[in-house]
Amino acid sequence: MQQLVKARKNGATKADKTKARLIEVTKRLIQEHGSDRITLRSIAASARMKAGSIYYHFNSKDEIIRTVLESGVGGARRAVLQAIDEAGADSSPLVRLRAALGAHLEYTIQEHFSSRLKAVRRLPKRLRDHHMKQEREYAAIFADLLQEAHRKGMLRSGFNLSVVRMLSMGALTWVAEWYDPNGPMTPADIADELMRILGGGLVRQSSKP
Amino acid sequence: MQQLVKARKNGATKADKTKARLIEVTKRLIQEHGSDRITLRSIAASARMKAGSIYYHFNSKDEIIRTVLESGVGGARRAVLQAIDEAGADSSPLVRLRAALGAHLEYTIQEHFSSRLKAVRRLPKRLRDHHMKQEREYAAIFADLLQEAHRKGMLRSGFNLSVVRMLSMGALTWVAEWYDPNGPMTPADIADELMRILGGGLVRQSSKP
DNA sequence: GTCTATACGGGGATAGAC
DNA sequence: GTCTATCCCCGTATAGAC
Repeated sequence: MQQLVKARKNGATKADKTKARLIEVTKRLIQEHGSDRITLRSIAASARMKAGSIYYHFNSKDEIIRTVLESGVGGARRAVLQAIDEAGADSSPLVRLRAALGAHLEYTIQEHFSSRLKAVRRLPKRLRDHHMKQEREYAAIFADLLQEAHRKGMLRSGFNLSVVRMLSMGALTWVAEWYDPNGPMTPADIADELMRILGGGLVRQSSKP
Repeated sequence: MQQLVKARKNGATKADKTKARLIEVTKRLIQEHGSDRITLRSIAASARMKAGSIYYHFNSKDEIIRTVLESGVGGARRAVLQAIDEAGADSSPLVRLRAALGAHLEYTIQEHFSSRLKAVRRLPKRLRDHHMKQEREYAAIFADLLQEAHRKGMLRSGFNLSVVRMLSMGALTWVAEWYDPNGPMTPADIADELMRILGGGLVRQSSKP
């Protein structure tokens, strides 16, 4: 696109590396300050260049943000799939669900994922649609696990699994808003607590109103 | 402050009414577009005046936003307390909790409460502290209900009630991000689903891994 | 009380030198 | 590839007329 002749050293041009660095620092800035508030000037400063130079690598600020958001959803997806994988394909769907929710929470806290999810909604709609598709695919991972548990007769009846999924993921997504890294709870503790609620329930049977 | 002589008609000066109108439209704009994105110009336009005129009534944009946020948290608190009240002081704490969570959800969806909660974090810290205090008081309503249920032996042991509360409220707060007013679920349905999860639990006992 | 006009700053984006 | 310089728009806020 930009350079017709690429003088490659081990496959990456200087432009490639700079572009990667820009994505890297933008990602970091989003994590630190939330996805608003970042300016081209601040991105440039972090990458030790000037704002105007960015336009050699990207056509607009939106394009940078979009790229970063994309790698964000992709990263969450990879992390969750890996966690599921590590749980073992033949393990109970509930075990895999615990692993998936844990990875989601971990990623959410670590990467300020919720700001990104919200940021997506503010994008121009053509871009937004693409992200919503990614998000739906992401959500499908969890939906499938719930479905599998349901098919195997492991769930009580009478639940709307879509709603259960969205409530569960919402609970975890919101954790980033109150989580204190210096507090006593680890992300794993919190995911466990959620699974304890889902499995077994909080209220003693004899006390149900 | 502004008018030393107030020509009152039934206790409200013209300035009072205009100020109230400004608060009203700002509130509406926040609901519709989220608490960023609003500009003094847009507020002024909605109130059928010009941006400069606002400064007769408020000293800064921050002051307007703060006022609205305050009425927001106050409104949620009132709605929740009223719902608890209607459930009856002698009803089960779980019934009151259901009522409180339902009111919280209703308010969250209706008033884009989550944007406000996030907006608070962006305020200058003196204002923010005040709001955090309000938020803690709000959270205490729910914490107290859980505590009461616990004291009465209605809850299973082994739960961290703080975490349970934050997960539950987080789940509901996040609902606004996916809720579709045209979909089949009402806010009451969603609150019921959450209570079904809390009370009883999703997973059949025999299926626990 | 509300207006018009304007100052001031910040952010995205572009042009052209190097 | 990156720089400097600059444009343009938009947002908050102020001054002073009406």
